[in-house]
Amino acid sequence: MNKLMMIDGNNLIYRAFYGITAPLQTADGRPTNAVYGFMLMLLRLLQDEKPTHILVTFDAGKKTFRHDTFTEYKAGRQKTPPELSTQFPLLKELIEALGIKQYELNNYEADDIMGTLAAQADREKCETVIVSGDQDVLQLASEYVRINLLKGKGVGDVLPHGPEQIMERFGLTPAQIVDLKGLMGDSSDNIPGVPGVGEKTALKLLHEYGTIENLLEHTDQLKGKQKERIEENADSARLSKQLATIFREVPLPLEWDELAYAGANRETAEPLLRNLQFTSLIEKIPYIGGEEEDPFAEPEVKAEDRPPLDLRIVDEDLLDELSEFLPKITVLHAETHGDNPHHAEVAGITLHGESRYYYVPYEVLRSPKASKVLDWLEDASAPKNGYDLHRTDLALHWKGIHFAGAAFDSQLAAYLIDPTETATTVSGLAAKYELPILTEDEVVYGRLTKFAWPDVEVLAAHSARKVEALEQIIPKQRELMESFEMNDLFYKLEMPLSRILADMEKQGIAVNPDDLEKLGSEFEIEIKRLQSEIYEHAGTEFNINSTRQLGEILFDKLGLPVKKKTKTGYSTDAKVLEELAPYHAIVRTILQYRQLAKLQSTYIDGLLKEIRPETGKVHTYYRQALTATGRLSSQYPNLQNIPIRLEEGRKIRKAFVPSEPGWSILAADYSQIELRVLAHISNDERLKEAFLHDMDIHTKTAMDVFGVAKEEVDSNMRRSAKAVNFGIVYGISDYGLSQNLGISRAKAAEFIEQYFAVFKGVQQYMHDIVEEAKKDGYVKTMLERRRYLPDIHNRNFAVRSFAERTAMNTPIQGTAADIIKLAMVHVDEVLAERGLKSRLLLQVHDELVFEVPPEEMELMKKLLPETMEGALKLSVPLKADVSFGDNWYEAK
DNA sequence: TATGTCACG
DNA sequence: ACGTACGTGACATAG
Repeated sequence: MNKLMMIDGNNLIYRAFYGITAPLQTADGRPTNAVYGFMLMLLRLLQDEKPTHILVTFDAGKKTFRHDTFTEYKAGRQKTPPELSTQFPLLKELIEALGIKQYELNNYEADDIMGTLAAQADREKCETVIVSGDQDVLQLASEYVRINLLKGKGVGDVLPHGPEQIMERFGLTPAQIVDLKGLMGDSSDNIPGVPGVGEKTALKLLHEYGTIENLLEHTDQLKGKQKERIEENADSARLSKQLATIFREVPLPLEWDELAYAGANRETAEPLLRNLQFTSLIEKIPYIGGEEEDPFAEPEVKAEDRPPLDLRIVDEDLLDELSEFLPKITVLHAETHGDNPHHAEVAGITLHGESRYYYVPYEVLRSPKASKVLDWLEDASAPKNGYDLHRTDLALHWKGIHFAGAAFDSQLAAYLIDPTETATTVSGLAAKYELPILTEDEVVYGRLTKFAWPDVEVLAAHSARKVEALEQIIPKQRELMESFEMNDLFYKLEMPLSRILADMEKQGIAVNPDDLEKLGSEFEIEIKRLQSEIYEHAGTEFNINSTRQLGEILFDKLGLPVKKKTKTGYSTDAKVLEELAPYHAIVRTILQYRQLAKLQSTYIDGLLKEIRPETGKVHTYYRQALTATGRLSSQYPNLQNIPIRLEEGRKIRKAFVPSEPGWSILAADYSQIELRVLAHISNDERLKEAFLHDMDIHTKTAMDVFGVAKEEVDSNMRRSAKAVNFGIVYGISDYGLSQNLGISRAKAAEFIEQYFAVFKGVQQYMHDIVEEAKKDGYVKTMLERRRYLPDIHNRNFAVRSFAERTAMNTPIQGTAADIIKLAMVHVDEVLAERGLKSRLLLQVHDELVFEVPPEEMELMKKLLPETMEGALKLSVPLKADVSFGDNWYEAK
């Protein structure tokens, strides 16, 4: 049985280029990310589809016959970035070496070639699969021709589309796809369609009229604006349909046998793959004369198949030998279990130096003869490389084992190289850097409930393989960070910070359970009361916490107007309930109930559960390698979202107290740090001036935007200005601002226009940063932290817009994160230099919380603002305010 | 496990 | 026309 696979080469290489953001390159520095992504996709397709014949088609040249009918066709397209165009020849060479036929023909596009062959295949009843990310090709689907449409971004999965799936998704036959395009147009090909008609409208019309021609004959049945538009653009619709129609009679000199696929020639493919630094792919490629049965079976090199390591499982007798060897140890990796490192189990640690690996089971580490190893572990002058040493430190801490000397943390390096990278395990990194495949932890340990440590030999071998990989990964990461000019960020900021965070987490913050319980019982009474009031209004008892049941009561039973729907039913969020409040008294009661229920479950009960009996404190865990912007995040419990905005919730903060009698809680927070950062980055004169004079920034914004004197700024104007300032920081959009202020979109757009008219530097920044993101593929913070934005080129407006706002926001939010992290490192130094007892306990994005003994209070009130304000020199001053009290509530 | 909701900067 | 404000984590419900 024959099976033909056709691939739209241009489409796939573009997708791969924007999907694979890793900075892959050949030894001589030519980028290869797109070729690599293409290969990943191709290998997957070969495995899944097992075709007997393959053709990769490319677009040839600039002009096609379509330009004869419509000169504007594909006009306005961005030029192919040079980093991509250099990859075309590489890809073509590689495809050839893999024994795969490729073809391009002047005057025609890849689609037309595929369409012609698909028509032929259809006539001959030959099973065919077409791979592309372009919806246009759906018109080629038939009984024998299936379209594998690339899903989402990057080179991930494909979605098979036969005629049935197309009917299901659009309610159209494949032939109607061109009518759909004709009406909708296609901005990326510059096909006009009918203005004002998008997918929704087009589908509705086609469901009724079938084709564009039939629709145009019956425009008398339409009405209003729509009728006008369609009649006016009838020619455009006909032309657009014509342009979208794939030509299926291209004169092709191809013979069927030329497309036959039998695998790659190892002699030609292997050197090429080496040259491209795709060593990990060498064994995954099907070769001519490979195994008869299944050329795709087990192509990977399993860790177990490679030469064994010099691995010694340490028992008490071997501890002396290990103790001697300690000065040569460079890499350390602990095998731990559990998400919360404060409660993690430790099975053992692997130590590696030169070519030797020692695995020390935890019990052996407890032996009295292990004291030299313990000394080494806590020796800050004995440098240790590893992966997630922060976690190791905490896990060992609760076992009474001290850890110090983290020198290079590969997880943090990976985070700086690409903070959005999802490969957040050693095995993920090994794959990323094309090292031999590692067995996943999950395979060795089992999953959540099925978790079990394996035999020590198995675990030790697994752990040692990870360490072996780390030894190879770390130099690559060093090189990358060097070339990204991130050495300071890594060695002087993130590495020192990780030790500081661990100290804060071990220290914990004292929480008084009595305070919480007392507050909790007050909430309890009120919740009960609100609950019965709600039941009374509803005339029945139900689960108020269930959005489904609540929706039924509000909208079906009480008949309140539906304002918004969710995927699964009625929306009942706070915004909706606010709008419904005037209709029925039950709504306000529900809002109050929700507020208190949240406080009770998350902050009273939730927090009580997190108090460690050993210390009477809560010990949060800061994730240092998680957020896309460089901020920290806090878990188990999250101490970065303790209520403050509403008084009821704010009372929770009274339970956060000093851990020593007589001490105080002191909070120091940056004032308007993000807008100050914006003033600096954008170099906007007005904004800078406002901060140089330390004015109330929202009032000042109102004065400038509305053109009034300070005395004339009313509370409403200030509120609007504040919302605009927030919007600016988030990456402004008129829609977002209109939602926030509850005004029309037009009005919001007007505000933004007025704002930009005054703050010209900010407007310029917003423009420039998006251009920079398009050019480089990433944006940076002041300290060279990066964030890649592959979606900045996406053809989908919503997706692209999101990336644009991210480009605007990330340098601002990220630089603010850089600054407070710097401040933390400086504060830590100052406290140590002066031998102060005050302790840093918490970080809440722009705020640091300390506990301070009375005799240090005056000094701290002076030192902290100084240190924080001096963390980074900007063209506007930074400002930090301090406050203190007997608990966190009072420190406001 | 996914979804909705809501707490924070 | 499209459809969002940026960044997080925890809890309850429901399948």
